[in-house]
Amino acid sequence: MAGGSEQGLRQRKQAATALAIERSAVALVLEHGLDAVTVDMICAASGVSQRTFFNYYRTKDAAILGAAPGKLDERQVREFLVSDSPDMLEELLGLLASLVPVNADTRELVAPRMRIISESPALMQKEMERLSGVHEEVAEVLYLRMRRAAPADESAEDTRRQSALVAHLVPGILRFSLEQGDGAAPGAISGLLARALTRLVPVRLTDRSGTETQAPPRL
Amino acid sequence: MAGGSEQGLRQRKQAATALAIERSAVALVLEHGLDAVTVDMICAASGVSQRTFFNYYRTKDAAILGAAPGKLDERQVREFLVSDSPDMLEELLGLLASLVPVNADTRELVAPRMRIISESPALMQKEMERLSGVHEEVAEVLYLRMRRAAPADESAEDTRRQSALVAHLVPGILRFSLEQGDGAAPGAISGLLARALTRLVPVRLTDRSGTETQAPPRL
DNA sequence: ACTGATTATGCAGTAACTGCACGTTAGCAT
DNA sequence: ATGCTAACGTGCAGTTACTGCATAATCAGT
Repeated sequence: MAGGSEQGLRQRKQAATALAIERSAVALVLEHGLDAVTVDMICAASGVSQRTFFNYYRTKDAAILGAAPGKLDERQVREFLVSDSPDMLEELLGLLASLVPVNADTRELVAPRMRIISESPALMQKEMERLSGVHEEVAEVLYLRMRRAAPADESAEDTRRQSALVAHLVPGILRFSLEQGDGAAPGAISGLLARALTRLVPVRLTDRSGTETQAPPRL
Repeated sequence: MAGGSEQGLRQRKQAATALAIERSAVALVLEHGLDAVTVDMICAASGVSQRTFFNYYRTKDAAILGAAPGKLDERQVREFLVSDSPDMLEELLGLLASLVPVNADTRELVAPRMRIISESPALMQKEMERLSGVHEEVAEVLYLRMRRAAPADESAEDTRRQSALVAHLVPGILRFSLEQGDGAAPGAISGLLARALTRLVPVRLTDRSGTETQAPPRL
């Protein structure tokens, strides 16, 4: 298996079919809009039967959005875990960027897809849902990293809760950066978040050894 | 009684039908699970035709989830805007709690619904989507409040971005609190978030009482 | 009671998606 | 090359969510 096309006719044909389907799907949606495109249209345009379409993709949306995000990149995860950068969030977002599976064939589809997604609330929702597929993994990685840097008096359970909460925030952050048009400076988000949060919650940073007392929820 | 039944037969019948549909939907899903319940089953159980079902609810999910969240409560919004509480987040969450429309008839359905939602990822997603319907309103309210308390050197544009970002975080926070089982202390979330965020992003804090700067977690 | 406007319903149709059976083809051993 | 086998593509029938339209039932004001 030296090159790429040394994988047997079968696999090459499958790749070609998948690519044809995705290309047709993206092109058709770009032209007619999500709701006006039916699975039958995509099938006709890509030359496969409807049944085959559903053998390749479980839903119409899946074909439009392309291959589902897989696992986090192991190497990047390891880097993340040992990093000491104060800006954990930015590193986390970098980690998540590796989620969108891109290869030579599908590269051309990335940009149109982002246009489609950001213009269709329904698809945006679906994409967030897909991204949430790594929720558990993100939570776990966050936990490990936060645990390592945790104050001595912080219980593992509390660290667990914190990482879970942050993991829940991730889709929102991604969505925000998507909607802002990601032309914005990549590091800008963590700064923005820092500023916002210091005013949103009573950040009482006495020091790490003192137990953080919850500010009284007095009006 | 001058209460509710003085609205004419027509409206009373409609309310009864809607209630019957929602009750049947919730009961059936509780018994058989979301996927095993068809619209036809709900119709049979509530004694309406399928067409009528779809006259009342646009989708099957809508019937299960009940009336869609409306606008934020005006009075509470006004209170929120003038409040000086340091825990803005907690107040915000309180504001959002007013979103789920509850009246005497539907009160019994709230608890079962929460069980259903937290056990079904698909429905959880839909509920978040519904909650996101107030996204713009939340962003605007947040903006006004944050603008009021903004540092002198902060541009309106920056405040705008901050509030938008926080508004994007809201669904995640709600979801987190839902999944944790809301038995947890209601005020706990902002504390948790504060602790998590100080370690997630480089927070440079000039505390209001003193000048305490949080050193980023150097390991 | 009569009339006009709502509302409920039946029916036909569309579209996403699934299970099954059957034919075709790639991959491999002889 | 040839033939076998397992994987794959496809057609078809069926289910389910949902919509438009025409019609019948029903309420509200006169």
